[in-house]
Amino acid sequence: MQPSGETITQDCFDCPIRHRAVCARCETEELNLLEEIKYYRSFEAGQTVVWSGDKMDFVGSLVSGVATLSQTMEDGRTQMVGLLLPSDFVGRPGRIGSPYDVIATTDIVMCCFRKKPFEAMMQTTPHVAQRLLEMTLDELDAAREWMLVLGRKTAREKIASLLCIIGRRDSALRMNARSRSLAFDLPLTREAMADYLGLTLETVSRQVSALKREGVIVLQGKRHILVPDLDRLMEEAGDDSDGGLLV
Amino acid sequence: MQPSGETITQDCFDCPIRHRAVCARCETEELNLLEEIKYYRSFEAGQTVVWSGDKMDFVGSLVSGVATLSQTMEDGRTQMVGLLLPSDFVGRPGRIGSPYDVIATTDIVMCCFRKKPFEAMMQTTPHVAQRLLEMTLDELDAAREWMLVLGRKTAREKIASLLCIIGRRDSALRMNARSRSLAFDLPLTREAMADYLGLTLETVSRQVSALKREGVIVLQGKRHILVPDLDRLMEEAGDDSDGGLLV
DNA sequence: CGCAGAATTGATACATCTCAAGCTGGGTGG
DNA sequence: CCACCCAGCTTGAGATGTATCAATTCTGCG
Repeated sequence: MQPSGETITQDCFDCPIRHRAVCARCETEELNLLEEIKYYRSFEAGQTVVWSGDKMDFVGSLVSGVATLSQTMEDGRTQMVGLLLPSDFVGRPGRIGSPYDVIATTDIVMCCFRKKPFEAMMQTTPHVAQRLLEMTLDELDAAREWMLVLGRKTAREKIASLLCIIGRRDSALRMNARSRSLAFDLPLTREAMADYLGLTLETVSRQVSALKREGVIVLQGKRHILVPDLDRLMEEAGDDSDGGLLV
Repeated sequence: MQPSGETITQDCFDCPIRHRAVCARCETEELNLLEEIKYYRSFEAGQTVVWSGDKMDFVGSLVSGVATLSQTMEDGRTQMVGLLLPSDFVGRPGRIGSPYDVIATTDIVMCCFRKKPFEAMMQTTPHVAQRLLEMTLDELDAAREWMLVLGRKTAREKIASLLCIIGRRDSALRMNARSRSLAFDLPLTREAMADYLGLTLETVSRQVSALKREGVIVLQGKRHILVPDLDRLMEEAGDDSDGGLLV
């Protein structure tokens, strides 16, 4: 089943992810080249953007919404291996198919580049390749942090860690000053959270309830989270308080 | 405590990792540039190459031996997040410190590049940057595979998966024809295996014993592994039989 | 209103951890 | 050359955290 993405258009110069995506370092000249090979596609919440093993004839950036990368074993066990937020890159230059399912968890818009010409640009315009390397290294760091979560943290710490990660990325995206408190919408169902954390959805539900009961978080509806004290949450996540930022 | 690496020298042209490391794509000209900024260091089994948080004034390639990247929580829980085999790259251009401990698990030799000049080369010689991007993308894929192992596999599947990974990389390195059987040395202690897999060393020991008892593997001593039937082992690992190779 | 997907809650099962005791093999010093 | 030592490993018994199975209860929406 092919996803039925709709086509829309937009100018790179007032693109909301202009300064964070793979095109972040591009000059006017290079942006013009990108404009020629790009097209937009939208997907609805729940739609599969690419199936694991399928041919992918594009790479691209997530412009808005949230998507996930996940792997499924033959017996159905699923592990999320990537959480794609606006500005994140999808696909790998030089590779034919996707080893993962890419699924929209909210309505999303993607800025796609035709693969062949994009790969050609990788050779000729260093700014694209440089930025992609930088982003890939960041993703690798995030994956390694995630591995610590999966391998060594308790269910409660896992939930707290996930809330920290989403909250941090959300406030970075909106360029909020960092304050002690924090509020954001959870873009994931309990099941998706479970797939992120290597838990069952029941365990996720129980631990979220526990954090709520103890006042670490406040729920407004099922999905809107309010964190009155971010340090408290980070303590629950088992992280060092400094956040370990080394540039 | 600074590691007391000894200095040795070698010519790039008969370097054992010449065709797989970050320098793989370099021409003679570029290799000469690299030769100027490189130096070798050796570390003994058990030595810490870099401490988490410490300044790193080099990046480099692992020439021989095995090293690990790991993260430790305040209470001592440890998760390995990288297993470094010959030709793997250590360090991140543009970053001052290491967020991970780098530890030699066997005697190792590293080919180090002074960071500043290496970063300069990244800008000027596209072949280095291209190869590094390729290697980083491969590592990201490996990390994602590993996340599935950590999040969703049983202890027995974890052990089988680890044996597959080490066996596969070992035979790739020695360019063996792929046969049904396989033999290799485990470069990791039971504890290191536990840190890799998010288990305790006791559980590792029990599962290794179980696989041995059932004839999936044959142990010669504690560390030498013989896999009579690789397909059988991959079945135990819960992987698809094809190995999921998508280039 | 009433349905369906999402989430919560409860009771029980089970895999892995924890704590504890012993084993093994290679190196060392007497 | 042997006895000892010790890190690495194995094995056992019991504790515990999370999964599993099974009901309800929310919540948004046609």
